[in-house]
Amino acid sequence: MSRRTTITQIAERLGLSSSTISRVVNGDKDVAVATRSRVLAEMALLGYTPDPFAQGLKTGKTKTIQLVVGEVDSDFIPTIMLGIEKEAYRNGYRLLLSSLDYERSNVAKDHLVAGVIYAIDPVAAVDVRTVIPDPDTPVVCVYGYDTNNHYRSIIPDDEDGAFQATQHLIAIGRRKIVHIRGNADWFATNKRMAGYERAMNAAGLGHEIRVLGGQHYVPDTGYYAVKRLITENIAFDAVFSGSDLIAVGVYRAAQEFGLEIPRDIAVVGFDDKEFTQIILPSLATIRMPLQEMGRTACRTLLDQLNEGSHPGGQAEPTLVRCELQVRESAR
Amino acid sequence: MSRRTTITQIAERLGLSSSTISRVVNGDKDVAVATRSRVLAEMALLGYTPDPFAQGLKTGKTKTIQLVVGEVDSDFIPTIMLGIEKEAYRNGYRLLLSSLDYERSNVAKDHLVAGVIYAIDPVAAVDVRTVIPDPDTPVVCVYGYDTNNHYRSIIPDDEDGAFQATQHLIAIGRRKIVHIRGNADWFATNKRMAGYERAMNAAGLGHEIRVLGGQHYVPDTGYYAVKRLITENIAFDAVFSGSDLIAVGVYRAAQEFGLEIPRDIAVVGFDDKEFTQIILPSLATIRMPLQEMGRTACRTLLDQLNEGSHPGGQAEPTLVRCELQVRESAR
DNA sequence: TACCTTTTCGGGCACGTTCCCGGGAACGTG
DNA sequence: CACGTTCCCGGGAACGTGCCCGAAAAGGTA
Repeated sequence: MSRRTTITQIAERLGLSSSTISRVVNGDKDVAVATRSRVLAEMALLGYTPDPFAQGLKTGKTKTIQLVVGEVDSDFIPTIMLGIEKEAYRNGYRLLLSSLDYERSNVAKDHLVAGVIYAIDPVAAVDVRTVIPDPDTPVVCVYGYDTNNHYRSIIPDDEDGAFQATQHLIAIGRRKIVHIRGNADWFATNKRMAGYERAMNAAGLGHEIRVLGGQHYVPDTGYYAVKRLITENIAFDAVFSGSDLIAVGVYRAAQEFGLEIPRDIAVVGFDDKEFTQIILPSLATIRMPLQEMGRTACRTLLDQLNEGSHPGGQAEPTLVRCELQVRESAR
Repeated sequence: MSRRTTITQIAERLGLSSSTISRVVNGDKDVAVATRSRVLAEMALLGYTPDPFAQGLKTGKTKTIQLVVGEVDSDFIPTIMLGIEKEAYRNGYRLLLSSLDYERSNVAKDHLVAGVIYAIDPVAAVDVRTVIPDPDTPVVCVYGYDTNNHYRSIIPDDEDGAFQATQHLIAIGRRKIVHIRGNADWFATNKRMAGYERAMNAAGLGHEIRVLGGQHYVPDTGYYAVKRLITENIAFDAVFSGSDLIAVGVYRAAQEFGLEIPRDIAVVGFDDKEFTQIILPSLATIRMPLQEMGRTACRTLLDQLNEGSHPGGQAEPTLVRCELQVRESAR
């Protein structure tokens, strides 16, 4: 248990006082250039780094930000975390990881943190204020959002993504485009439908708007929607799926009824999951900029920390642009 | 910035000294039962939790364990993390997240931690000792392992998994089973091949052993291996793929050359990635118990912390059993 | 009662850092 | 030369906790 090098050790070796060392550590200007360089050299020599415990105890501040996730291995969370992590460490902040469950049970509340980032699935919409211990610690949500907009949140622009998807289908010559949506109690479902309708209307295809589904985001939802279209003899030449998983159901129904993708029906999904490039034909989809979302979430928090300004009051969620991935299923 | 309740506040309110409060916090026996309960009640009333900074500063110990990952969003890491996280918080430990890159650049080395868990991909085999700052902080590796077994590590039993896969193919009546392996510079590749050969020999099929591939763990490896078998007119009725991704290539080749899965060739993969249940036919595969691996890794570290005994010297990696997932491609 | 042992508790220092305050040297200005 | 101002630097207290040491109280025995 070799003791770490301390500020006083450096002071003694250089015949200075600990105050001076502290000043150069904190970048105070009240120190002569000559001594500063001497201290810096000695610090580098002994490999000194300030003890975060002593610092935290004295200042009441800390360079640790708490990252609360719903479930670490949930679909898109890890990539978001990657973005957060890069930005945090680039600015000298550490990351304390905890899950929502344990957070609710007060286990980790004892640790002093500079701020909190909530990276949670939008499904489990949560009133963040009930979980945060101190009402004025800066909080930023990403992917999921605070139900009453009390904190800043970074979420994907689902509406625009859906607009892009539909617009692309129109651009490749499709007209009878149906939308198969997921369950409506998830707010993104309605955003995506709105984007679809806006694109259809903008192209003068308002009369072709047709929305099916409304069940869970699983293949079956897509399968039964397509099956119904066929049995009811409704003509269609493209599907915009609320998710990649729903699109898988579309694939299965298409195969069963002898429809060829993309010749008979073009398909665009949403999420850009890994399997979209593995299934045949590869699935065109909408990619959420997950890593960038994490990055800006962390950036937003850091800004709040530096300014010390709590935004206060209501704050509209920041939307980040999604991007269409053109693949075989829609070209 | 409302100050947290401190040990001295409780002392004053109860007319005791801070030492007494400290004793009941740490569970010392040198305190009367009556006063102990009074203190505990007051602690619960004020919602007191000891300041980890003061504790860490004084004792040099901490209830934080550092979790170093290669890349957070790497294939199986998040699920492993989930297991680690559950076990850690269940025992009152916090998790400090950092990535290998930043660890190498010394950014996070300043924080005092009780121990370190390396959750890294086996691909990037790393000499952990070069990264650990203090030579006697307890370290446990999971999934990836320490190149010279200086630290304990928890890894999947690739050899047994491959044995199970091959054995299953034999059990459903296949005889001419080929193995398509990934790149050999990854040690698991050889383990899996060994398991395959052991199963073949055990069934008296040693003369049927045939190993192809040897390139990267991508679909193309599987595709070209099957293509070669067919063009060279070599008969086979089953494939054990080194990974699910390789199996995807087998699927593509099978489709191209009019082979039906599983009628003409049965296929078993390795990894149990999400898409195995999405592609048609669903892919039989070997599942690694990721969450449990994380759990036992954390458990192992905690044991070392409690015993205070550094295992020292060499330590064979702990193998955890993988499990066959029977699906349409092999039944 | 006198004396010893055990139980229970308080005083005070230390951990490494930050920060306020004050003192002295150096530098200018009249 | 005397003065004020700026520039550097040291002294010392404090943050909240753990722990050693000693003292007082309680209990027990002759």
